[in-house]
Amino acid sequence: MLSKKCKYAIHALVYLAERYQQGPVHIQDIAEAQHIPKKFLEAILLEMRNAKILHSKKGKGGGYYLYKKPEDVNMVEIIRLMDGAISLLPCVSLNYYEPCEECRDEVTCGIRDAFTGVRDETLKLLAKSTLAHIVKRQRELGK
Amino acid sequence: MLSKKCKYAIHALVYLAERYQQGPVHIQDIAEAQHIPKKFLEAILLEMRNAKILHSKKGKGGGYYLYKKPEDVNMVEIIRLMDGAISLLPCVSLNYYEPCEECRDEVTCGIRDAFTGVRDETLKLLAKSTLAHIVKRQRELGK
DNA sequence: TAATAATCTATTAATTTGATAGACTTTAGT
DNA sequence: ACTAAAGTCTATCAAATTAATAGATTATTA
Repeated sequence: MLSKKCKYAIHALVYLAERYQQGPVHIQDIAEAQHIPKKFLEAILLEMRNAKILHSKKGKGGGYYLYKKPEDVNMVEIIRLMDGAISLLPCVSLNYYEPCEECRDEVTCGIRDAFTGVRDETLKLLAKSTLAHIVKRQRELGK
Repeated sequence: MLSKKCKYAIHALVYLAERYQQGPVHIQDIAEAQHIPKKFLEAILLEMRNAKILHSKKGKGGGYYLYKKPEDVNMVEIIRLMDGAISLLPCVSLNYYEPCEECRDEVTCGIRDAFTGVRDETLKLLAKSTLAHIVKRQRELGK
């Protein structure tokens, strides 16, 4: 399951993607519209800013806006940033690999197979899911 | 990521599957072989016993053993039992469905799509991964 | 009936997640 | 220059979940 933090991040990004190239948006506005605790959202947005997904402008008339293009931000990137590994087991993770304490021998471990497959399929599907797709889909559905 | 509890469960089950139809195995043996805290393992095994995956025998010469056939126990069942939902979002979960607090309208939510796909693929792959498969694979790999 | 091994109830420790408070910095407009 | 607006930084705290432990109880077999 994704953490609340991650879900907040996705919702905030979709909100910003809907307003792409329309100038900075206040944290306050995003927080209210998406029902996210403002202070918590601050930390989340800051993290995405440090990851170069967002940019911000301080002072009056400031706020946050998408730095990357909506078609270049996908779910894999966001989930990794917020929650860490996509894989279900650390020993099959590409970005957060850790050897399993339990398994003496990774090579002869019969468990990893299925989870490697799951990882690959998940990555494939989530990588295709970009902010552009999500916004497009919501517009089609007449939001 | 799977919890430690779930990983312990999988390892214990594989251990029992390797000894299918060879009589009861002591908790102690499993705990030592798989490096699982015994008391913690007790709770895990009990839960799987209540779910009719395992049976147990009390008293001298007692222990735990697989009740279901190794080919009938797959990763989906175990993960759901130990950790709950397979899905990444509660609103796309088949067995642990909950409406998203954030989403006002599920029908027009553009986010769910990708996660529904991930859920389906994950279920498909994990359902194919049975104890029988895992044991077979480990034997092939010469464990 | 004694030893063995699972079961049950309760508690505790550790970690992670979610949320908040307040001082500080930058910027725009007057 | 001053002031209000809005993001930034540091620190902490609360809640929830996960992991682990302790001890008494029950059932079984030899």
